Amino acid sequence: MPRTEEQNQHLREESRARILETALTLFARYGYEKTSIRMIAQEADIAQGLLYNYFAGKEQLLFAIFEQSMRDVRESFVLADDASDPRPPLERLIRGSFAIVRRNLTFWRLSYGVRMQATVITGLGQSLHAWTDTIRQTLEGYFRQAGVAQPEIEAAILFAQIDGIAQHYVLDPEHYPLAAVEEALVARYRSS
Amino acid sequence: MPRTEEQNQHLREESRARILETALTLFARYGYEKTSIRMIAQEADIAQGLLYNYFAGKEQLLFAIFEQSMRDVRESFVLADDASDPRPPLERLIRGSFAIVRRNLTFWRLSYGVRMQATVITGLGQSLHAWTDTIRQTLEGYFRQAGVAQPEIEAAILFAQIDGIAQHYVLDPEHYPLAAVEEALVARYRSS
Amino acid sequence: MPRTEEQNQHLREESRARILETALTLFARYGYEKTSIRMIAQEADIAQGLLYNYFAGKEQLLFAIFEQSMRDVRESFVLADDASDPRPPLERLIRGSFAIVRRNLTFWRLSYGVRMQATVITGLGQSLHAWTDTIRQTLEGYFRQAGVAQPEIEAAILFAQIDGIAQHYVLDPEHYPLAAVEEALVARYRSS
Amino acid sequence: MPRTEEQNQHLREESRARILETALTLFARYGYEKTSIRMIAQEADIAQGLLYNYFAGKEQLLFAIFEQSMRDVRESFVLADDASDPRPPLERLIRGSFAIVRRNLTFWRLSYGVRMQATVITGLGQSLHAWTDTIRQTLEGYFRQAGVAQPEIEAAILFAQIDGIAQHYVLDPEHYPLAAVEEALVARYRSS
DNA sequence: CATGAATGAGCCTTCATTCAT
DNA sequence: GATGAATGAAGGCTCATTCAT
Repeated sequence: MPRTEEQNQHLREESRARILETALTLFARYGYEKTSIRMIAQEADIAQGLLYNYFAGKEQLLFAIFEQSMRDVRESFVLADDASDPRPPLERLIRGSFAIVRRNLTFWRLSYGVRMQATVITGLGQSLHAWTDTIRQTLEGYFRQAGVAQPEIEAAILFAQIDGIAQHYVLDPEHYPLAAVEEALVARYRSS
Repeated sequence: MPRTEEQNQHLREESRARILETALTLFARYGYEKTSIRMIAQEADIAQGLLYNYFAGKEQLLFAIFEQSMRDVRESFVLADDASDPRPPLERLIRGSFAIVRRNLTFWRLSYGVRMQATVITGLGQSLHAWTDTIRQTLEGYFRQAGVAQPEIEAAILFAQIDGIAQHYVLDPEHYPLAAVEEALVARYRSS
Repeated sequence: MPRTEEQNQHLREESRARILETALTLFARYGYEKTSIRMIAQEADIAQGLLYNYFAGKEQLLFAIFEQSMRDVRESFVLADDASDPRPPLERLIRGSFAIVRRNLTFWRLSYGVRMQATVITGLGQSLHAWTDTIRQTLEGYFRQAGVAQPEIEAAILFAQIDGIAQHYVLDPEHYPLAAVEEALVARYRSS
Repeated sequence: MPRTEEQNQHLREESRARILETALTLFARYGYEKTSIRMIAQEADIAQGLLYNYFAGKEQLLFAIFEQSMRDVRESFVLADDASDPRPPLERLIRGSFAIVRRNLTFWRLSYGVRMQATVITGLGQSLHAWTDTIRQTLEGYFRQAGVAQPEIEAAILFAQIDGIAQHYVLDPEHYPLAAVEEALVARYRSS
């Protein structure tokens, strides 16, 4: 007897999710180019051909990973942000950012590894730009509200600061003193 | 009669330089993996085989680019540093960093594009680590002299700050307000 | 629906066998080094890449040919030997050897063409040595039983004799008087 | 002042001889295909291009080696043969053959390594055939004089015997009991 | 005569993708 | 939806050969 529509849907979701997760792991570990479809299929325990039922190609798979992770991050931000947290918003944002990086280390490693590649810039430029712009604008809003002289520049600086720290952390998570850096950064922005 | 030693040396230097330059450009534009030896040879207007008279392989070519560029950067730093500049050392260092990035935009794009790749980490990890460590320690020295509480953490923060800004700038040099950001950053560290 | 396991196995065996056979023919005709993967694929009417689904590389392909042919030869020997043949064992062995060479002319041409190549000596040295040693020891056993003075030397001589004849025959099968040579050799060893 | 014609001639001979010798050594050690022109030039301490002043190409170099070695062997034979040696001619021939193999181990290794290659058969077939035929006919002459029934077949057998032994010896000169085999073979043919 | 930089065809191999079932 | 055998373009690299000097 054939599966119900619902069951099929469920199977699809499951397979898709497994492929995405496996690909993320391998992309992050070996790099996008060095990871072959065969490796992904093997690790995900599916046939190579099946992958193409879910994604149009290797590149689309990468984009799908980004889209999903970007959605996750956005959700994390929302959750972290509108909590009735008594701490000042900038502090919440800084701490939230690092929490996200800590939690999604794998994705961030992949992200920093490919975000300068032409492929990614061509294929994801739009969404990526929109994404970072949102963040920058959020920051700018804070600074504007706080009456800072050059809110745009201040936002650029803080954004770069967070990004730079995140990247150094991702490069060597074992030794990077993220906690201390986070405290120092928060302290600096609290005083201002 | 064979060419003189001098003529040969000239030919060799010319070819080597042309290959290095072309490769840097293409690696930076398309990424290391997406750039094929064929592309480089075509763009440099030489035969594919010639490349292997100068570099043992694609990877060695990449490393040679790094070595040369790192040497350039070091020289720039030295030149920028021991000038009898009346400005405070931290300011000189910050301004010097951005000047170098501005001048070697292409190399930095390549560098940020590959520094998370296994190839690079394996093959250049040592020199790269030594390089960044020198910078970090220089910064730490400044802060220590200035009597800052946590010089190590402060150094990490400033380093990440510069690195983050440089990277955002490299991602979109046309629109990034590097000048203003630089001023703001300098101002912040001058006051401290 | 995917192919059944049986269908797949059939496909695989067919392809593998076709590659092996084609490669043997071409290796024997043009030599191992002069035969390219392209040639094999073309002659076997398959895509180049397929070959690598069955053999790890060109060298492994050569080894696989040897393994299969050596197995064939061993089987031939066993079949030829334990027959209730009234003829003396040495005669049976001599005749059997030439029968095998006649039957597997192509393989022997390949074998004589590559057995001095480093690749083969490195990769097959063990099995090859074991193989020839078995033959030599079999011969030695015969001579020892027959009470010959220097069984070891006699075995070496007969082995070289058979090998030399086979090789001359393989070099020019059309004209070499193998039948007459075989009779003369048998006659000589019968009398002794 | 320009070199005299004679000096030039001398230099040419010297260079040519060095190339031939180096090539023989390397061809024998690594095989014809695996030995590159570059290796030969390097080992002979000359420029790659120079080789083409003496030989039309790699194949012609191989052929030249064969021709020279074949000439050497012929001379050795003549020297060995017309000595006023009291031993019977067949014995002298057998001993002479092995002496030549022992003395020119390198050439024989090369020879046995390439004599089945299409290239060699095509390019040297004529001379090679003529060469071996001479040997065979010499042998046949001995047997005919001795009143043997089938001199042609006997010659083929002895030729194959010597060739087979030589080849086994060349394959493993350290361990092969050539001396004992030689004695046994001589003894066998002396009695007859 | 001699040099060695330069050429470019060809090699083995990998891998994203297709397709018959 | 799922399988995996098959495809073929493209990759990095080698090497015999040419040629300007």
